[in-house]
Amino acid sequence: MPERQSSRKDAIRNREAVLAAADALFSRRASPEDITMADVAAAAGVGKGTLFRAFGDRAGLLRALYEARLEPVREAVETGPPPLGPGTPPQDRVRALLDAVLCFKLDNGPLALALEDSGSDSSPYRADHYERWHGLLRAVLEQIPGLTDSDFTAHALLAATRADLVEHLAGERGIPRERMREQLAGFVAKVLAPGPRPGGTVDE
Amino acid sequence: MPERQSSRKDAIRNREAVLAAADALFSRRASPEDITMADVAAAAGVGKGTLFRAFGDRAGLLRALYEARLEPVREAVETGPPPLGPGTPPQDRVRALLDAVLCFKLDNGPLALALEDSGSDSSPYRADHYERWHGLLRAVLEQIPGLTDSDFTAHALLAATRADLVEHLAGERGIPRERMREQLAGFVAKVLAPGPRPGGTVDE
DNA sequence: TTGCAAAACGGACCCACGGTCCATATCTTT
DNA sequence: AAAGATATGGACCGTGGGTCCGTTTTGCAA
Repeated sequence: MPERQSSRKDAIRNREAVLAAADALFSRRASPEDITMADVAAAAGVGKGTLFRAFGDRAGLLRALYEARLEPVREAVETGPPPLGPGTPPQDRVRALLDAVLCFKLDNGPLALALEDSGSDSSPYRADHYERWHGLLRAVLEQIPGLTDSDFTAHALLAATRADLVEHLAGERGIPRERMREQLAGFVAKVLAPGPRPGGTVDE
Repeated sequence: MPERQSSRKDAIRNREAVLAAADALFSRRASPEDITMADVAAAAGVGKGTLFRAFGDRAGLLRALYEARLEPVREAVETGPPPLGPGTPPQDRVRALLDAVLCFKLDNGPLALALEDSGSDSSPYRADHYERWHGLLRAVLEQIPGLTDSDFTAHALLAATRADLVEHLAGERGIPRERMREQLAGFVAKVLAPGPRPGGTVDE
């Protein structure tokens, strides 16, 4: 696990430089997979060795970037005002949470994409940012009376905000941001609506 | 587009051989990304050149395999008896459709996985087997009165059956097949249930 | 049959990219 | 200031997808 902090100032400076350079590269629209590690290193004015020592591997860099961009959202969720923060009625919070995820993916398309299929061996489901979202969502869902299978439901709802789906709808299909938010909100509403009898009706 | 049929018998024989070998390799559980093209060629007793001439590239091979395995399902859907085939009440058919997709992914885990992140440049959403499922699902959803946004809903429902999610739940988390089918069925039911007021209640 | 062009074969080869190595440079500490 | 510790960077490596091309097979026709 080659990711512990160093106290040497050059190391710190370089780490920042890499992060900044990568951030810039991933914002400058381009399919994420043709940004190579060498590109990032060059853009940061740093050798590849440095880059890899600082972040371990490609996934590590992506993760670090992602966490950094996610930070404000995380804070808004954990200690912010309603409807995102705690102390919001569950239904509304679920809606707000998913809306926030959607907006985040809309704003950080290429990066989110890159992270999700950084796959190599790891499914996106092992990433701990996913586990955080899922855990929180599940917990909130659990407070809604009459809703069973919160665990699965949380996964299914999050699946509707997968980066590649969002990218496809926004990019290929040209669906505008607000429209997509409405559609997702509508979908979430349906899932949360107190249906007649949720479980049981499986015929086989 | 190097994928048209050849009439020469050696070409045909080899194509079959490759398909069979690949099928075997992808069934013999192993993460799909450590089955290389060279492996497939070797297993089929064929040179790499042959393999690539027959299928164009890795994605092409995967696609061909996938379509082949999907064939029976497709047939059951298009011309089979209820609840999968046509002439089924929309609600039931949607449920059956998604159940079929789920089962397919459960049965063909590694292959589906491999195909979905064969990404390179293409999102899974550009694949035409996806478009088929989505188109059909949307059409069926459209027949359900009071259901808006069928297009998005179809995407969202299919997202709940993404190969990596299914793999994660079945593998990592050890959720048994039947349980997962129930959960998905429950989820679908919620989405289809005639909620109080489907649209509109977006507070922001 | 045999002759011959068209088509397919296969495996050596190429190259891009993630990742490692290590001689050298930079820091920190006393 | 000297030494031990730590970081640097770019040459280098392995892997795997994809290509090339001299050789072989096939199918048609004479």
